[in-house]
Amino acid sequence: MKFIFKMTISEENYLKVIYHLSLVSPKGVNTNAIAGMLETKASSVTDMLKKLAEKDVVMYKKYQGVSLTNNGLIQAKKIVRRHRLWEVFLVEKLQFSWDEVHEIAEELEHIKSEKLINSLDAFLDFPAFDPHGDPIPNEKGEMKKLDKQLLSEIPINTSCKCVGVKDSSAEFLQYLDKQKITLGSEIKILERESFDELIRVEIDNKTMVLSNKIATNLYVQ
Amino acid sequence: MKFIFKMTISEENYLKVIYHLSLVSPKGVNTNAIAGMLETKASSVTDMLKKLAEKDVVMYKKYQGVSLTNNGLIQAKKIVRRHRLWEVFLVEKLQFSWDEVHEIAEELEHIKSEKLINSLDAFLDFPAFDPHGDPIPNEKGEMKKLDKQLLSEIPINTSCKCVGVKDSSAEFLQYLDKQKITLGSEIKILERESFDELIRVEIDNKTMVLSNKIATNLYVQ
DNA sequence: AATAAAATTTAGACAAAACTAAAAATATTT
DNA sequence: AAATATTTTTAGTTTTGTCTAAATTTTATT
Repeated sequence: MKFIFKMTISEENYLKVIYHLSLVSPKGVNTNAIAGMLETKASSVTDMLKKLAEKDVVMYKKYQGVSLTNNGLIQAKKIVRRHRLWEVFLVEKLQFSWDEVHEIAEELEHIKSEKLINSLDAFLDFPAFDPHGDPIPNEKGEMKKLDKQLLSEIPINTSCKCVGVKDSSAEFLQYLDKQKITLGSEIKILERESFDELIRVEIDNKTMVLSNKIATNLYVQ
Repeated sequence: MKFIFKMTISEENYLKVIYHLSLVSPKGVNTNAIAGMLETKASSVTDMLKKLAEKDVVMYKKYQGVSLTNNGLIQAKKIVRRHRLWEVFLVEKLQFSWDEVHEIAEELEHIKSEKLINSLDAFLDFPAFDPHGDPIPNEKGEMKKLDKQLLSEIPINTSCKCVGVKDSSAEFLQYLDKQKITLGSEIKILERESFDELIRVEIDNKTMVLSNKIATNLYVQ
């Protein structure tokens, strides 16, 4: 039996950020990286890491970076689950656009009733992905993994389907909206210009030109 | 143009409690009453009242109690609106029972996006009352007022309809559930026993006996 | 009206979570 | 390997919201 301490909002935010950073650097997350994500100072991060280590949600060795314990991983996934389910709710039920949901979900994700979140999950019909194509952990913490690739890695003359975004900032999402690119859009690479890295594509039967910046932030399958 | 300061969760909780207490004692709310509702100490309340006065949401004179400014009233009503709309959501959409929603709504009420709350309002079809029969302020802060009475004030042989509860504690609500009394139940007073204050009633065509404690906490019309 | 009781406020302290500035450890260059 | 740069931690403050205990004001009682 594991002791599950009650987490403050601040602690949950750290846990979530450590979780996201762990996916990129699984051998240990840097203090500075965490500070960057949370827009706080490294010294504040150090303080919090000690506290989280006390609570047994992270493994922390001075100067050696930090990683989640099993306990911490479970809790982090719950936060991610809540965040993404609320995003689905906002888009599907309240007609928000995909660029508006992140900030609000950042608040909603800290409401901790298990019954609330499982009922919401059922109400939404157990979605496997959020509005940006990111997987939603189920009640047990399991999530579907798409073997998606970046659009920039797709060879010429191949067709693929947009399944997610890497950058989910409002600016990027709004830009995609303007270009009429959404999850599910069919994309065919027509031509790749090695000089300036622009690519000519056909999206939902309309040809257009995309920058490398777009192509390296769109996941396709 | 009024300065609207951003409220912390704690400040919002004070504001909400002062609002509820003002409805009962409009000439000024006591420090101790606030402390009681918030399960905190009177000295903490004094500290907070000073801060709220600074922010121009309450009128506070030492030793004289406190009342909401117009500005404070607007903000308090927004919190109440959010609380009650979320309660409707939980009951109508997520199948919660009316005794389970209060605690969760206490958390949800602090999520401040105007767009969120107005979209939720529309999604729920602009409900005028929450699951306990309490009125929900609309976007402008207006609310419908039922001229309800307590069941204990209804004369013999009169028929009325249950429209709300005064006590909305889980225990009371669960007791009502057990007695199959809900909002909308038709109640006819058959007999009133002055000795022990029990009343015999017919509720939805079933006769039963209710205690005074029930009768003084049920609103009817 | 004086005294007792109750309510309220002040003063001083604490914990959480942040900060700044300085010190220490690690990593990178030369 | 020494010197330098970068990263991380420590030490000491600050702010918010709470607390206890003492002092003060108001209200109630004799």
